[in-house]
Amino acid sequence: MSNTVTRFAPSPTGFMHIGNLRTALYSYLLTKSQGGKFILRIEDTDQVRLVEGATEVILDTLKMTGIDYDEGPVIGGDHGPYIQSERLPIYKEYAEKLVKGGHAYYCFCTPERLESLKDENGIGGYDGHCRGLSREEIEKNLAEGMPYVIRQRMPDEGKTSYVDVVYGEVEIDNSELRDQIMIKADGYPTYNFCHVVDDYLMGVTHVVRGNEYLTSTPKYCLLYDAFGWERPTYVHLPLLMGKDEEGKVSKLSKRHGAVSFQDLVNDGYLPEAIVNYIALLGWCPKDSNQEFFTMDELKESFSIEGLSKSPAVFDYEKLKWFNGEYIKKLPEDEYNAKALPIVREVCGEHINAEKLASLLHTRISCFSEIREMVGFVTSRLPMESDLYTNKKNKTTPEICKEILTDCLPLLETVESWDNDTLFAVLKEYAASKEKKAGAVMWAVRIAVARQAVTPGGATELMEVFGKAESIERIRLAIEELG
RNA sequence: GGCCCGUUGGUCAAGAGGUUAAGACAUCGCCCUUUCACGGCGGAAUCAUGGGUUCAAUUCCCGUACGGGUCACCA
Repeated sequence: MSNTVTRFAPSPTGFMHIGNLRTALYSYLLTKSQGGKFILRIEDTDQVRLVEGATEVILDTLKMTGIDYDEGPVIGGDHGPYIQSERLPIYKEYAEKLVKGGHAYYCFCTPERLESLKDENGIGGYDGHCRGLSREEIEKNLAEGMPYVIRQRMPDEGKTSYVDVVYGEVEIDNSELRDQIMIKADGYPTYNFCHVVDDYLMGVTHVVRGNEYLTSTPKYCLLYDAFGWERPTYVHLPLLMGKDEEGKVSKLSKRHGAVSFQDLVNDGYLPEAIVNYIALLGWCPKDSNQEFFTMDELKESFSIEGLSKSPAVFDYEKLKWFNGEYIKKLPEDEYNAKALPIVREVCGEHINAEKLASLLHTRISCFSEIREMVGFVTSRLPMESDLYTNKKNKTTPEICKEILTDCLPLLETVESWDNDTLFAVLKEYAASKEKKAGAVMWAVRIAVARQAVTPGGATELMEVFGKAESIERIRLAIEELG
């Protein structure tokens, strides 16, 4: 049992972004690979961006992906509460400590004044206007009920540096650091302040988060220093990127497609496949080329050394491939539980749904593909006679017509309408006429399916359709061939 | 714009001062086959760039370019 403690601290502002999920996963794996503890904390200090139900989405996602936490909302723990809006007095108390120690101060500047400090690009931070306020001025303002914030006082000179586990030493001039707000006018703390307090109070040893915090981390280090607390180990992760139609790469967002875990699940991706894929986006096992990982195997193999520094582009094609592999590995009953309802819904009751679903098992890479793949079952598509022409099997519409005309009476006499019997009948016919089996199958398959690409061969499809429908479709095809 | 970070095939990536620079997805070709898929085999394709250091650099150092992040009473 190690002393490692990590946490995942999302904001309930909407859906679970896939990049966010990856951060949670790495944070979880880092600690679990060492037998440590994992904490979930909800950072809901922005009352404006708060979205109702978002916390449930977070909880559901973690549950579905198998990322279980040792402490957090609902289940509790020794360091609760785990929702920041329930910890307001704590932040106030610690902020006051810093004010007393001279590391923070009250600021009465209006939002308007702050706005005026910005340049034409909206860039420009606070100028330290209220740094020198006297005790009396502060008391007076407070007594008058003036709104105020509490700011962290940054050093005027020098540098602050820390060592990130992934990126190495990061050093920033203190002159780059603004006196950031710790407590907002509404009494809520900002992320910049409260995450430090919480991480310390909750005993977090490794802070795992996105690379967007790389340059603001010195401020947090200064906070730890001001309190006299030991700084945690920082693990910043490279960002997840997306590629648009023009091939331009940027931070993964909606315009790149489905980006939330829920979207992906709704599109028919399996949570296991999603986890497996994103685990490999920015991390690679040492001394191994292993690609398929269960969560337990990930816990086993994960190590910080395998983390990448450079951003990774999210590739839907590869996710699809992973998903297809996971679908293939699904036991029959689990597969059917997902596939059968869709097949039944699209095709109705008059066809052999079990058979059709089973044909699809090795042919889909995503459950959402089923719909379009079985469309030909419900509606008889317009026939294009070109389909009868196949070079490899040497078929033409004329040859196919002959084959179909010959086969129709043979098929009508078939009693047990199953794949093996049908296949035997057609094969025997082919042999008797000295035709290639492929040619016969081609003709029948096209006649029955009325499309080029089908999820199964001729006789398999006939089994799915059943005798009546199959015969009828073949008749129709002969008619159409004139 | 200041500061910080990054750059191995189209994508994910391993790698290391001397290698024929792994593997996977995608792609192309062939084989198998009852179409497709599966499976098997094979091909094409990569070290951003300029300087150093070195017997030797894609690997180490510096600059350049490009990409990204950050400079909020958002996290």
